[in-house]
Amino acid sequence: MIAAANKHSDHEHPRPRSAAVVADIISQLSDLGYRDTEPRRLVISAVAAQSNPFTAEELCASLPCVGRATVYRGLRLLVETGQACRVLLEDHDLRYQLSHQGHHHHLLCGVCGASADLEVCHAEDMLREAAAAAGFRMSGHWLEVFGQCGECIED
Amino acid sequence: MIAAANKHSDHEHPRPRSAAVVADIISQLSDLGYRDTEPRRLVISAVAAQSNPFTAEELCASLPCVGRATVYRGLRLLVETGQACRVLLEDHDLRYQLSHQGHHHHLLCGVCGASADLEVCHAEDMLREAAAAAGFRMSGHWLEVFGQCGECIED
DNA sequence: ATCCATGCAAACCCTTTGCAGTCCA
DNA sequence: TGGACTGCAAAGGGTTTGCATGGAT
Repeated sequence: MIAAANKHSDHEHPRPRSAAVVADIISQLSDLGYRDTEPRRLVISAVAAQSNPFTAEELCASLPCVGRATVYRGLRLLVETGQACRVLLEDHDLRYQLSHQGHHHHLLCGVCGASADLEVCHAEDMLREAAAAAGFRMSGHWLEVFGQCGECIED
Repeated sequence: MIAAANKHSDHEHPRPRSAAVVADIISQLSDLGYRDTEPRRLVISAVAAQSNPFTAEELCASLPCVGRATVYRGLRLLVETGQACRVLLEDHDLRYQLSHQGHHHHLLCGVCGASADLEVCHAEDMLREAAAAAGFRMSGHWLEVFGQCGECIED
């Protein structure tokens, strides 16, 4: 019923080489007809280099040579093509991170900002049933879980 | 495990008299030390008159005689005191509505905009367990369910 | 040679804030 | 009467857009 989650923070598992991730994304975008440009690559590299959910503004700051609009456009492109996902913090702060799988939810640490994927296998079925009980046909949902990660609990 | 929901749309159940709702809220705010003013009353009345989740802007438009800042301040006060809650639509459109109970979630119709309370009794426990499995201590969560309400499915 | 992508700046939207005047309690 | 509340307008932040230039295919 409940599955563990794999932590994304770089404390434990080094992620796949960033360059490979970037190349893969560029390739997928190319298949969709999007061009391979220098600024785009820089944006994607910067996204891939982040370990925790980040804001568009932070990304802009880390990419002084790329126009703000390009960063936002790149981010939107990644979200639209499913390469990245939006993460909404408790205070409605909107952040982004690479998608590590299809549809999933996030565990967000309010202390260090780390995120982990939350896998609640039957959550969707349960929500669908509850919606049906109210006469609704569920088409989607948004779920974020806030708290403290293991490391921050210890400290 | 799964409970039905009570629809808030005014199509079926007429809500308790708006005036009574307003008086009750004013009274509760008064207990908290907030003053009973004309603009505040107008804002609360307008909120109570809404059947579906509404935006702050819509509320402003329906209250041409009340300053925009006052509307926003009133809305914030209602949320902070638990009288109203925020509802986040799929496109990140932020809306508000009266709270009909303590902590709960919403079923939101993307067609007509109606909302209903979603009651998934064990959802919180399940999320807490899933979080614990990942080493997280859950302190809160955000959940919205999108879809179509019964009436819009028929049409 | 296309026409997509970029950069800049301005525009935009939504919300909050500063401040002087107003009005409950 | 004092402090909370209001209204206006201006500031704020976060994101998008218009447009001319530049670059990938």
